Amino acid sequence: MLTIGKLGAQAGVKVPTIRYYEQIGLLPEAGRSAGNQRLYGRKALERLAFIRHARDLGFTLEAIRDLLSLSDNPEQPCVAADAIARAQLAEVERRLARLTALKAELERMVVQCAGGKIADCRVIEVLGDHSLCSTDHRHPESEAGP
Amino acid sequence: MLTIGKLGAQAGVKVPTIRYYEQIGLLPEAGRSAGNQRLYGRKALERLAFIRHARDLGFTLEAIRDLLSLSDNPEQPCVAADAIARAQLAEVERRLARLTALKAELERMVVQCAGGKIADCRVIEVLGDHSLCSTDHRHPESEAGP
DNA sequence: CCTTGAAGCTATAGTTGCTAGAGACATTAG
DNA sequence: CTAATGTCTCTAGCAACTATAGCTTCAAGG
Ligand SMILES: [Zn+2]
Ligand SMILES: [Zn+2]
Ligand SMILES: [Zn+2]
Ligand SMILES: [Zn+2]
Repeated sequence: MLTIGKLGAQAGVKVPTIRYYEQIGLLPEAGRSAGNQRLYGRKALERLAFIRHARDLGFTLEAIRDLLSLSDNPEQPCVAADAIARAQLAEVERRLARLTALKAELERMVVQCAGGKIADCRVIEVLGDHSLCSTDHRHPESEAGP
Repeated sequence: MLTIGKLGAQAGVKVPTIRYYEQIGLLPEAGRSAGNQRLYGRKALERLAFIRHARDLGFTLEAIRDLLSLSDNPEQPCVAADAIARAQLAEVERRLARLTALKAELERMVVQCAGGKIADCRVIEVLGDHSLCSTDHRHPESEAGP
C-alpha cells in the first residue's frame, strides 16, 4: 500500500493533482488508514499512470474520463476509443499547422527588424498590421492544451 | 466614433473581450456617451487590432502589455521588443517539437490498432504503458497557448 | 409620439487543469 | 520524546476569456 506521496512519486504526479483527480471523479475515492490518510494499491497506480500518460499525449480530462470508462469494459468493441484517439490526432495536426504558420511569421518579424528605434521596428510594425504577414495564421478555432 | 459593438466587429474581437481588456488595463478607459455607453476612436481601433494580432500570434497578454508600452515610446531602441518576439518564437518552436512527437505517437497508436475488443485495443494498451512509445514525448515543461 | 427589439451597462460566476496557501492532525527518524 | 516531514481539508488563484442575469439606452417602424 502506498501513501499519496509515494503514489505521486511513482506516477510522476504531484500530490494535490491526485487529490484533484479524486475530487472530479477521475480516480475513485481512496481507502483510508486509521489516521484518515489515503492509501493506494497497484490498481490505483495503474489508473493514475494511464491518466498521466494520456495527459502527456494531450488528451483532455474529459477524453480521459471516457477512455477510462471504456477500458473498464474490456469486452466492448474499441471503436469509441479509437475515435477519441483519432480526434486527438486531428486536433494535434490542427495545432501543428497553426504553430507552423506562427513560426514563419515570427521568424520573418525578427529577421526583418534592423534593430533601430521603436518607431522603425519591424516587430511592432507587423504586430500592428496583419496585411504585412505572409500567411493567414489567424486563430481559426480551438486553442490551448499541450 | 464607434460603439463597442462596431469596434468589436471591425477588430474581430467579441464585445465582452473588449470590456475585459479595459478592465485589466490593456485598453484605456473609453470615453462615454451621454447615456453612459463606451465610445471609441481610430486610436482605440488600432490598439485593439494590435492586441488581437499579437494574440493571434500567440503572445500572452503580459507580453502584449509590454509591447504596447514599448510602442508608446517610439524614440526608444527596439531591442526589448525584439527580445519579446524572439522569446515567443522560441516558445513556439518548443511547442512545435512537442506536438511533432505527440503526432508521431498518436499516429502509431491508431495505425497499430486492429479494431477488436477493448481488451486488445492498442490505443488503450499504449496509453497504459509509456514504454510502448517510440519517443520520449513527455511534457518537459510549459504548455498551453495557441 | 410611442413602442419594440437590438445593443449596451454592471456584476458575478463558470471554464480547464491544475497550483499555492493556511492551519490542523499523523507518522516516522533519531 | 521531540522534531521534521507528510497528510488532511478548505479556500483562493492562474490565463484568457465566456456566459448569465437583470437592468438601461438607442434606433427604427408604425
Ligand atoms: Zn525591432
Ligand atoms: Zn498576421
Ligand atoms: Zn482500438
Ligand atoms: Zn508515451
